[in-house]
Amino acid sequence: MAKIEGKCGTRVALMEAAATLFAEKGFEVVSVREITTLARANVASVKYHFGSREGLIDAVVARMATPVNDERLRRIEELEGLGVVTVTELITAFFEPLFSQIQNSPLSEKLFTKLMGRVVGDRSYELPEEVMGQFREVASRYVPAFMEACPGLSADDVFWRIHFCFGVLANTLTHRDILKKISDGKIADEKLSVTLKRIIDFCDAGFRQ
Amino acid sequence: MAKIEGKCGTRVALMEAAATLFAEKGFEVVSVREITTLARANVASVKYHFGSREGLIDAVVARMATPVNDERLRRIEELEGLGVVTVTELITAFFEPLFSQIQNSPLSEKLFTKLMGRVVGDRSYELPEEVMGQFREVASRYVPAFMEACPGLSADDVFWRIHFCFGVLANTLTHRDILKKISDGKIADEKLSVTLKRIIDFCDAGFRQ
DNA sequence: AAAAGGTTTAAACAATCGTTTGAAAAATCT
DNA sequence: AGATTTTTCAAACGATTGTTTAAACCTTTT
Repeated sequence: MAKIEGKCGTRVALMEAAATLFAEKGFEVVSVREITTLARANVASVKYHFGSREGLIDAVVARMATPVNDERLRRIEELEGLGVVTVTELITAFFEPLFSQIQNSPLSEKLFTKLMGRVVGDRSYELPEEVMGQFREVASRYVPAFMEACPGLSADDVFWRIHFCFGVLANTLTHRDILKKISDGKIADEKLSVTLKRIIDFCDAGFRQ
Repeated sequence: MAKIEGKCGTRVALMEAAATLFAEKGFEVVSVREITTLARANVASVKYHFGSREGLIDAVVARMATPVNDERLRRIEELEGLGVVTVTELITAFFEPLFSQIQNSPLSEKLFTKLMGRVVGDRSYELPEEVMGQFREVASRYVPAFMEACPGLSADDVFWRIHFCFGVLANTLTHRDILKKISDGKIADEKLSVTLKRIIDFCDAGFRQ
């Protein structure tokens, strides 16, 4: 395994190694020793810096999710300051922060995309309470906005359609590379922004039906 | 843990116990001993009946996927015999077999739904080659049909939109109960057929845009 | 009833898991 | 410089992992 060099010591090296392995394999399948080996750190360093294996997972997940959720809140406030909001604008405001965060990551785009997909899609581990609170706050802002933007829809309809959008997002992020396999290489890689546009168009049409 | 009683011996009991636990926790997190305890069988019985832990997973997955994929093939042949095929018909033919299989299962609807979601969505384990072949065959039939039903779309467009439909499906199956949590109980349970209609409507609109 | 085959069993295998220890090393402060 | 705090380290902890063994058990066949 090649060493993942952290800019400021063991702590960062551990998080980057963990992020890499979590992205490749999923949170539950990666052992502490795998992480410390890749980070060229001692086994005990995980306990020292993060308290436990779970503490490390939580730290990695929080570092992924927090800037995204912050940006989501910022953008919906911006939107609501402008007056009437459309479904398309809401979906864009909800999805785009994920992708801008992906492009700012120290990890490769491919790895970061997968990891982000696992953060929003893998429920075999518990989300850290801090991140759960963020999601609750984001939901409490976006759900009413969606309902206002779709006056004809019941609360059930809106919740379900948001849930579907989440499904598209999570699955696409985690399995973006699977298309090449399924299509026997006929479908080439494309820029992330192009894929994002595909997702937004699909969800937008699905939401408005 | 309550015993899962199989109708014809240890082999079936093992598969049902495994299916239950896989649904609840995911394939990678369940140990052989958990399974044998729930099935009231000996640890070694897994090796005897399935060769290994992976053999048991493969058997469970194949038993889930095979009837669904068979039914998918049957239904697209039926459709193509009738002449022109619409996107809506294709999506319905692709999704409905999953749900009819869910309703025929010995497991509770809730558990079976989750497990089915993991079969199509969890890629932290390798699908058995047998099932992979089934998926390839299904794809080789449905993709051209979708392209014919959408003359204006490129192959890329069709593949991506199918991928999105898969995302909606997998996420909805696995996390159907999460809506109640997110909505603070405001969104009640509903019949599976109602949810299926929601999914089909959403994917149909997304596909046709 | 004896033999054969299929199935179940308790016990142990080596390997790995997350965690902990206490001392050595490095960095910081007085 | 010495004292103090922070960080790293090898080694071992008990627990659990999937797998294997060989004897016991049960059912079927001869």
